[in-house]
Amino acid sequence: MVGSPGEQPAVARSRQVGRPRRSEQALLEAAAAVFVRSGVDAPVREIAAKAGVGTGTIYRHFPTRPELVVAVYRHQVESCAEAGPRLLAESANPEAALRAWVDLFVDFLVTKHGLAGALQGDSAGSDALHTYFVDRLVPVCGLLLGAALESADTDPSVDAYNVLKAIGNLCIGAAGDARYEAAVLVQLLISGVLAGAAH
Amino acid sequence: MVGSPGEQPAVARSRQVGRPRRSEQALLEAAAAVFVRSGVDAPVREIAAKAGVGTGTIYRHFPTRPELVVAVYRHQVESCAEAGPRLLAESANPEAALRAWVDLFVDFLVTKHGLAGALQGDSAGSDALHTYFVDRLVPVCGLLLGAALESADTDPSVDAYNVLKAIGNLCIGAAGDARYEAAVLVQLLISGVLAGAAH
DNA sequence: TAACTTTACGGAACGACGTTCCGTAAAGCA
DNA sequence: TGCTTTACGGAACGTCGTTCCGTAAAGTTA
Repeated sequence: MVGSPGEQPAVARSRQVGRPRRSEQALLEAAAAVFVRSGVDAPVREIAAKAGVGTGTIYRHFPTRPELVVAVYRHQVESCAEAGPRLLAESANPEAALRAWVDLFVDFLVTKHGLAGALQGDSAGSDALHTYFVDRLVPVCGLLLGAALESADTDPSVDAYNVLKAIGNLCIGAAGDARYEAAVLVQLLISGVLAGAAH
Repeated sequence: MVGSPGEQPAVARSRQVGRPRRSEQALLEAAAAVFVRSGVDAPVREIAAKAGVGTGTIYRHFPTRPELVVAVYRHQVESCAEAGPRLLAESANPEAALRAWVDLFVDFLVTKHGLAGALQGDSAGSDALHTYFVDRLVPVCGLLLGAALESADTDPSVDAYNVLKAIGNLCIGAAGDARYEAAVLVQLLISGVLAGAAH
């Protein structure tokens, strides 16, 4: 290498030697399976065991636990985000679109045990999960919310970030508490938001 | 004692020998101070250190961490509970009473960093914190909610348990996120509940 | 006062967690 | 056939809640 003409930049040369990387896809599938069985808070060791892999391998692909969670649910978050504009176009009115989208989001959060709780992000500001959800979904929520508010001729009392975080919070602990009806409460919150009356 | 006439039941004889118990009050004050500085999630070791005590002593008085938290905030929960009927009597109308009480509760939860989050109770059904809050505050919430609904001539769409838990959830992560306005969101939820329209 | 008993004490120890680290062996290159 | 590079598994680390245990202080009895 020393004697060769240095055409190719050193940075482009990577992953040429050594074992092939275990496909991230296999890890993600194992993680998804464990999340279904044991919830999103399942230990990393359990995921590693399910994938037939050491914990180090998990961390080499996903440097931190939240990043693994993000990766597992990225597709579903994406499709939830994409559903927003579509619902707005297809629905009878903006409010119906907003309510349908919110139902979609709630169902997603409640189905994945513990996901809503994991959204908070620890004290540090660098929680990948929280950041990703906010970045991807706040604009969608804002689109639908803005349309619904305009259609209702109501001044906004809170912004899309607040609404999204509120929905996430309302879904915490919904699975595993049969008396708690997250979906209804979220719709009631939307009613309040569209009424524009914080009092 | 063996030769004495056995008037007093054996069960009444306790705490006669040995060191005096460290006053629980001192432990509670140390815990409260640490909770203010480091949040409700502060490690038990930190509380023990602040109280100048071993961790064992903490656990002898409060068998589990949530029970310590309950003990620390019992007074404030109590006064929040007592405020309910008083507000109902003093306010111009039931809705105003409900909204004032809810503000009280929200302020309480948001002020104590992490308390709202701790309310969830882990997967096991035996979380002292959750149980205590529910037992003490659901009836109060029910009283105010019932009066407000009746006054608004609205059919209830959710029960007091749902409303209380929803409020608790909405307050999660409120401290430490300046953009998130828990109090406003809670009032909007109340608006939706009193409107009786889950859609 | 001098044993003896009872009890709360402090802090080491345990198990579970997220995360980091390192010796090893497989895969490509010469 | 060796050498280099790399991902690998899993031991090790630091932190948490909780449990355990040897010790010493306080009360009781002689």
